[in-house]
Amino acid sequence: MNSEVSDLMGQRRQKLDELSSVGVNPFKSRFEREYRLGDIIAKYGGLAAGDEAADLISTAGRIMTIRRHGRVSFAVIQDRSGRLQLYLLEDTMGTERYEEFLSLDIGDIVGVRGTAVKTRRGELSVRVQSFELLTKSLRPLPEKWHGLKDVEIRFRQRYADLIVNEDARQTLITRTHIIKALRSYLDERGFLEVETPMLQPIPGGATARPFVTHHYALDIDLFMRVAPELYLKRLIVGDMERVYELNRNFRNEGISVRHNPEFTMLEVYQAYADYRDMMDLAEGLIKAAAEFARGTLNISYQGKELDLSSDWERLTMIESIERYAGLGVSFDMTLEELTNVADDKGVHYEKHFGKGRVINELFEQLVQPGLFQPIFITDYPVEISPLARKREDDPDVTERFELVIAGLELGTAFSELTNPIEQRERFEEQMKAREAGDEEAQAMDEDFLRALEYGMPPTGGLGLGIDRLVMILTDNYSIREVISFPHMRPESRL
RNA sequence: GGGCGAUUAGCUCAAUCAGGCAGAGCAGCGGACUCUUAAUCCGAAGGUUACAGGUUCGAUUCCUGUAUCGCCCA
Repeated sequence: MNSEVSDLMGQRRQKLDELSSVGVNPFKSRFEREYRLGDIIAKYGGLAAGDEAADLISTAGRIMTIRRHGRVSFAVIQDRSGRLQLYLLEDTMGTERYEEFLSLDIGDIVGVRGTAVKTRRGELSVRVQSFELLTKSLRPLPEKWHGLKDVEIRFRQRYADLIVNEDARQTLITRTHIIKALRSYLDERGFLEVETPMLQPIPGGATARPFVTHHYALDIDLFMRVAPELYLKRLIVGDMERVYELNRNFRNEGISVRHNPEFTMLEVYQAYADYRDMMDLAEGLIKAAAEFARGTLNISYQGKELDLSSDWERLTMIESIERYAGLGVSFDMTLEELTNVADDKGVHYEKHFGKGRVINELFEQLVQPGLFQPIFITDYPVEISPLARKREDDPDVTERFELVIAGLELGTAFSELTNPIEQRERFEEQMKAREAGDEEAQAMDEDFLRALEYGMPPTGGLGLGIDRLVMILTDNYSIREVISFPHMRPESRL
């Protein structure tokens, strides 16, 4: 900590000491707040300029600005509901109390009592009769006009970001609205919200590298879940019929504008449904969230108009490659023919990839980034879908889709594979892939197979990435903006 | 993991191209001001130029390394 911060903080510490020395507690336990600032604006906003309401009201907030004009002053305080001006008159407050208020600092939290007035200039205010310092702020806030822009400080000190950047606060508020809308939509349709293990002995349900931790009493390694899928399907076997879980997954991968090591996922499972039902469900969920959180289905994302209102397009992966990349590929081609196409287009793939994964890479690298309006990409290769049911008329692909909006992979869903014998074969293929060098291939899960052997009803399953959905609905480019405390390297000194 | 860029006062930014006393606004401090709202006016203050080295008479500026952050790629 350098001397200047200490100097600014030192001045505040000195004020704190002075208050303490005269018996004032600068960190109060409670204040009877009758009105939030937004309530005052709603109730008294209609006052005519120069008018004053008769009733004495109380409110509270954080001081954002103070403007002194001799024996009359103005301050602005904020709470979650908004900002409001305080009108401070020496004649009203008495000289001593007036000067006390003006010795407060920006960032201090005060409770005030007074009357609602509209100034001659038409600004709704509270004419303060009395006030209490509720919390002394010891650290200077970022600048009032330019705010806090340094992204590193914004995310390391998110509290400061949230105080001064209205947009940051609004994004997190909208996030809670979106999540609330999703829950309501599912609850209304008979889905039960459930919780399944985050610490798993076998990490399954997605192809991703897990975090490893250790349980000392049992002396076993446990894995932070990469997905709840296999446990939720066990609940479907247990005749729970309609379940969802809206919670965190953990993947030990890089950090980027689209990836955070822990992220929030909604997974939904519905018995007696298939992937087509999941398309309707995904579309309904997202439309409901947009309607609730934004009030419209026509929004702007990164400067482009996104229309969520129409019926969303559905296209197979092979068709999408033909339409958007102009390439005619199929599973009838040999692996060599497919890799030649990939080489020709500069698409990266790994040596151990089979036909399905090469086709998937063609899609992900050549097609997906250009898809802006909502679209369901169907018929995913079996090779990358070890938990999904094969199409009966085309065993190379599965009854699966991925939902792409604004070029972002927002979710996936499939008709769940319920045949335990075939599921075992799929796991065995995964284990072969692992031996061939694919570190992300999924592990055999004998207990999950045992569950399937009891019999799972035909089931549709859906997963939606909530952080990315919030990004789209709040027009944010980076996933960090929609996460309250995104991961960063630890600070070297503090 | 690789490439490119950034780091200067509490905050937002200049000065770096071409090496020559490190500046402003806001915030803070002192003063004036009874309807301001990025209030205004006067005054004084505030710096390990991320860190560690190197080149140089002289480095915020050039070079090397490190740290953190950002963007792109894998």
